[in-house]
Amino acid sequence: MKQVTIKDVARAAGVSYSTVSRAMSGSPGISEKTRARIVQLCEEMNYTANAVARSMVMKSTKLLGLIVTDISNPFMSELAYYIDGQARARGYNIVLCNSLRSLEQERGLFELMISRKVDGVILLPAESESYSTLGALLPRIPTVFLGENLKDAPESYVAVDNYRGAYMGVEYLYKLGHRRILYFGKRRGSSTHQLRSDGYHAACEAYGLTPRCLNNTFMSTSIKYGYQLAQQLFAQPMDYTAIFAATDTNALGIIQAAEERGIRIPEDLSLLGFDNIRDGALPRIGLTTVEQPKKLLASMAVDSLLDKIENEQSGYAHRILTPSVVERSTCRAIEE
Amino acid sequence: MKQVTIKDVARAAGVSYSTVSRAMSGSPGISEKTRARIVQLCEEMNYTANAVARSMVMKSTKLLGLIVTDISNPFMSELAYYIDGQARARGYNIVLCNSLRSLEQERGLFELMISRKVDGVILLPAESESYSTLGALLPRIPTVFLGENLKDAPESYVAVDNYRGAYMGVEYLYKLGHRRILYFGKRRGSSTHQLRSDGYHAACEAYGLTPRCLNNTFMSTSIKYGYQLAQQLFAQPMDYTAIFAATDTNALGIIQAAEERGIRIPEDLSLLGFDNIRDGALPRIGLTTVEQPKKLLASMAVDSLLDKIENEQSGYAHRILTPSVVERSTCRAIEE
DNA sequence: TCCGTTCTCTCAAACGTTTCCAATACCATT
DNA sequence: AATGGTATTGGAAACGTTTGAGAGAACGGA
Repeated sequence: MKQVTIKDVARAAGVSYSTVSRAMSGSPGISEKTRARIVQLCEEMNYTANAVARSMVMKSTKLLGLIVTDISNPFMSELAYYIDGQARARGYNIVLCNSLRSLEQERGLFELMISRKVDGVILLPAESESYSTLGALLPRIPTVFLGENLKDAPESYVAVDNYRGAYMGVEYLYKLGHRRILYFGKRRGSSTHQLRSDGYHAACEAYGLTPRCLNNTFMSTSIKYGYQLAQQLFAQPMDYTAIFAATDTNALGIIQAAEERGIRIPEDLSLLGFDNIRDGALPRIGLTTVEQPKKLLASMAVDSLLDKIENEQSGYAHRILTPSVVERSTCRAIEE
Repeated sequence: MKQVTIKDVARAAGVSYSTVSRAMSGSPGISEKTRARIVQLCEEMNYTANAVARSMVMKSTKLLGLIVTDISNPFMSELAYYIDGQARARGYNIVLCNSLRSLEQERGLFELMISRKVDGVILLPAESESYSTLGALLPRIPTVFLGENLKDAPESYVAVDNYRGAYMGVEYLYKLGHRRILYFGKRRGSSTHQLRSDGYHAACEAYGLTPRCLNNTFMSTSIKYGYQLAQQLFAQPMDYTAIFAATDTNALGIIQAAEERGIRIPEDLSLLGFDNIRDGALPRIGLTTVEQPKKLLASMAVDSLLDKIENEQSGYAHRILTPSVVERSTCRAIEE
């Protein structure tokens, strides 16, 4: 495991180490003959430049921090997949961390990233509060928030238009004939969920529907939570024809509870999700949902961040993408 | 974004920078009084040591490379989740890459890791050939293979006993009364799949069953592939009562094809998977499967790697865990 | 008062690159 | 043969930290 350094190569080639450096990096001012000779020699000696030393002098690690709440969540792992692809295409690598949805952890990880001198960080925030928790740390490293709408905050973020997505969802159900639509699972402390809920209410108003909302203080986006909440819900008479779930994972929990109660989807109840996680496309599930364009989201986040880094802009940009409804088999047309 | 260095702090504190270093790192040979004063000052000045510079002199980055074929695959993202947890508990971070199941990419990434000077790498290999492709690179950095059985190869790996898992799977089905069990989806070029297939054959022999195997050259572990292959399969008469799928993702594809054909699972056909990916536990799916203990797998991989790194052992270790069957609802008892 | 000891702190080297600037070699032109 | 110009190479500083060796101060005992 002994490290072969540029000096070893220089000595073997009988040149100075600046020459070797030039040969490897493809900079001009070196004859083709020596370059070829040195490159050849490097291969023989198994020399690869030490990226740490390079980072030191270049003041750039070519590393991007990626802080997610939970990489095993399908929405995030899919995002991570695309982020890695885009980052690598542009010469960067990803250092990945899970914040476990804890603001404290998140802050710690953010500091860690600063001290590791990654060139920038992409953050899938634990909560909308993340923005304020991180406060003073933010100016110390280029950052883009991903997924969460930060409204007018002076920080870059890339997110889907959650308000509009929810609006479109209601619209979609309305056109199928639904007039009594229950919104399921508004989560506190998340601007994403606030906006979705707002969009739902706005659409209801626009279409003359009376909104009905299943709020809850300690909402979580897990399948389990959706299941538990749905159990309670189904214990009461069903005075709605469709449920609009705040997230796909919640919707999955609803499916399970419905299954157990003998409520058939979509025959007895239409169900619409939000996110379009991959699991929703699974056989036997076929969840109709509002899609977040994950590949686009990911590559815009990377591009946005690299812009900031490479052009040393200190400004910020808000990029908001338009969602769309993807139809599968959990919603059906009805006549009331 | 201007970097605060140790010199700035030293100047402000009126001490040399070695003193600051010692104060921060908690080394002895410094009075409590000055230490407290300096630590305080560091906070005020927002000083955090530059990890790159530290890596340079310490000859350790406290970074672990994690090369997976596809982080969006639920099996791998779950593994990654646990790996990050364990690594961070021991003071390391993860740099994540997707090899896209290409040996060439994988090799490139491995070289990248070497040049990045990560302290070690955990590799979920693209193929069992990975071991030989990487060949000369392997001695240059501590590595542990995860998931794939490398038999007697002189390299560390952590994997489940795939042979035994498959054997147990057959045993399980046998005890439910199944006598005609089809093995679905043996993949070439993967020792994991070879072993599973071997285990299946051995168990058939032991229980006096005639093995029936759906081999195929260009097998992929995706849902889509399982679906396509199952479509072909179901076009022919069904002369088996259970399918043992090589992976859960394949099983998911089978479910979809069965659904479309009107084949009910488990009433008409029992289905057993392998891996216990999280999706299998979803409502309406409830896949019975052979479980790989992912959390354990992950933490053993990390521990094994760190052992190697921190004790500078050049040896290798093979750790093989025992799988178990997790029962859900895709298999049922029959009488033939 | 002086010396030895202990405690605290400073100095400087080292880690492996990149790059600016200076120096040399080479070539063609006069 | 001398000169000028250009193409190539070498030297050295710089990046920010850790750490071993050594310097200086404080202190107690003789």
